[in-house]
Amino acid sequence: MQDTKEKIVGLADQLIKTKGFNSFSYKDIADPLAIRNAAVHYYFPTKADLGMAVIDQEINFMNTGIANWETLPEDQQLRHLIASFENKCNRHMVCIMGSLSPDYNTLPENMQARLRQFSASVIAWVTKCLENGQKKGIFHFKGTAGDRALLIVSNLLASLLLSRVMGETAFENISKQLLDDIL
Amino acid sequence: MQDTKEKIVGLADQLIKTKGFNSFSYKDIADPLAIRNAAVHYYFPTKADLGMAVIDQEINFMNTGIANWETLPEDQQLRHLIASFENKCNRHMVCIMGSLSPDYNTLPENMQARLRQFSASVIAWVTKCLENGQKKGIFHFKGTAGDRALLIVSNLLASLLLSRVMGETAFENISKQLLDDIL
DNA sequence: GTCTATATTCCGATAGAC
DNA sequence: GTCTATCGGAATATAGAC
Repeated sequence: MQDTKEKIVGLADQLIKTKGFNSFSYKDIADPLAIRNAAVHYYFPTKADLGMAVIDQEINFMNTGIANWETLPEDQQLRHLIASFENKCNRHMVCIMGSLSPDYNTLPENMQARLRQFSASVIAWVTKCLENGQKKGIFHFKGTAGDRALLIVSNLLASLLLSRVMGETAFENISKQLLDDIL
Repeated sequence: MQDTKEKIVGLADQLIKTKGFNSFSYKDIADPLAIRNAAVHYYFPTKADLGMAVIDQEINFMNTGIANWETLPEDQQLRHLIASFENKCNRHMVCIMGSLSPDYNTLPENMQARLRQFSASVIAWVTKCLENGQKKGIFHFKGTAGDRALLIVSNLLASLLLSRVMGETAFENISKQLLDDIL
């Protein structure tokens, strides 16, 4: 099957979000797919290659989601973003930023750059969403939209981490306050 | 020297915050201290033993800090907490919760339990601080003190992670808003 | 209390057959 | 496109000398 490659990326994505990039091995991918570790190396010669493919897939997912919400009111767009984090929370996953950023110093240079790009684009999208919503009178907040976007993204990221340790109610409490503070 | 043990814990603490628990090795500790990896095993038979010692040290540090601020006004206490995170940010470190929570599923059971204990006590302290400050009219916020404490801790935690990827201005922006929102 | 030496296991990665 | 087989290295950990 040609989509073995896609299955590998999908599995690696899951493993990064559940165990962390440095804590999973090619064996963790080969075994569930019933292939050999050499087969994984055929598609992704180095682990960094696999890591890059995962981040690229995340960027695509994000862009696809964003495109689907484009025509909605800004508060609905933001709710969709929060829902995508809630979905991760329910499956006991953290987001790619929450998983890779603690290991940032140990990542190869190309993965670091791609992760920076991903983070910047997420924050840029939230910033734009807040700006547009503010103009329409949907959102109300002090300070710049960029600063507030940083606050929202950092909260969503951290609430997944805290939920893992403290239980899922942590996510609900935090995400609810985030919206209440600006609506 | 007897304080070799303390040096090992201190170095392990640094390594967890810069590289992550699963991404450092006994060699990373033995080399800088100019001892053999077997010497590290003498003090800490397993890596989990070392990890437990690090979390215990963090709990002690936190308790010591808290005790020193006890007599200060609550806003000053909170500023001290934020300053301790800022100090980590300047040294390009994340906090122990930010570092260990993404790897939570890979940690031995005893480390998981100790980490839960640490997180719960930090949040409990912030909750109490907010409650007392609210009674005195120092803090003003909607919702319960517990929910607000969760929001503040998650922000401090995540701002260190984001700072690593996006630059240190991320921390300043976020911590400033945190205080502005409740003063 | 620290060492040498080594056991064991696992990892990422490569060569070459099919 | 996937396999077998294997390499070289690094990791955690242990046994036993000093």
